[in-house]
Amino acid sequence: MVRASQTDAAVLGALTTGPMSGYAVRAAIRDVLGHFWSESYGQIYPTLRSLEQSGLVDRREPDGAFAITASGRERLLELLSAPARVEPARNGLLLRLFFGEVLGAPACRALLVEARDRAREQLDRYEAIEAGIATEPEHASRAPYWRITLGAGRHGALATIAWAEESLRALEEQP
Amino acid sequence: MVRASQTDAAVLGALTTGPMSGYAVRAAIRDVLGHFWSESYGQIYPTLRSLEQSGLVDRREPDGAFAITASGRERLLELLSAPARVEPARNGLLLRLFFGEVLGAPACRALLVEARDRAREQLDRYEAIEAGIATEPEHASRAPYWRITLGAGRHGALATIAWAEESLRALEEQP
DNA sequence: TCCGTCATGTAATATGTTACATGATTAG
DNA sequence: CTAATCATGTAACATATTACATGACGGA
Repeated sequence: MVRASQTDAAVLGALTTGPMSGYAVRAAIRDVLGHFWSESYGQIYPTLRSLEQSGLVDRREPDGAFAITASGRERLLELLSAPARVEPARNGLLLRLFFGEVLGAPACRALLVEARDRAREQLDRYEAIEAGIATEPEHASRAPYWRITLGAGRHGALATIAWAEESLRALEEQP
Repeated sequence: MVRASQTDAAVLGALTTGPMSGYAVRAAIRDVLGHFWSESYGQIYPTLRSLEQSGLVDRREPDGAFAITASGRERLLELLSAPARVEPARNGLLLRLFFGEVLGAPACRALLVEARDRAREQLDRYEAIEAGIATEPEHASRAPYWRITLGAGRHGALATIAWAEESLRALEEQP
């Protein structure tokens, strides 16, 4: 395997919904995969070019839109089957809280409140999206998987809210 | 602000527990901050040198151990007070599950089982560490903050377990 | 003596973002 | 007409990992 790029997988995956421009690929990744994935232009255009050179993607004639080829679909399956790259753990919020004695209790409380409120907003968003999926019967076979990723967001947000509230209570009992 | 590096913060933070070698800084970050932070040698040694040149760290005479200076402590507070850098979202597991129709239901089930089992193991580890904190009275003033970061791990692991089980049940109902 | 760990470091490589340039097309 | 959006792209920069080199030191 030359390069097991998850960026390749995200771009090829986006193209399984139909041919589109690089600009639209970026918009799809931002709007559809946004809560668990991101790519910048600086990645997407070079990736599309390299996919085209490998014959995994070609450009539709009239409008120049990128379309996934049959071998592109094979490659996507191969990439999705490969083990996920382990991202190095890097949680700036927890880093700050771990050194909370240095940072001070009031600043830590503010961080927790902010994290809780952001999680509440996300929760609302996930529930709105979930309601929207039911109204799109044309994607019935994909909907269960979309619900699974939304479920991850929902459970994660709920966990963040519960954790932040528990931690705020614990800090109350300190001076 | 020249550079609001979270790596600087992690290294300076590690040194607040006492002077140590670069090797030991790396071990401390791996063993103590491991569940939410990581740094490699390739980052730590250059960082220590640049911190030394800025007078935020100096080398203790007999053994050459790195020690945080008074201005290093100021700088740490400044770094911890800065907003956390938003890491680009990149969850390889969710990327695979989102395109679960391409990947196939059996492979998705396997991913979910693996995620659930890993979360269970982590949960055990967090609980063991939490039990250990109580037995170290010399760090009483830091213990509440350590418990907060452990709580994040515990809630996150519980959320992952609940999500994976819910998702596995949902996939059962599909063909 | 030999192995494992401690210790310091660097070069090559990978990855990715940001900011900018450029121009077409479309909506108001 | 003009502003916004669509569209393609790149150069500079930032960040980080991996793999390797080097050597000391202590214990079996």
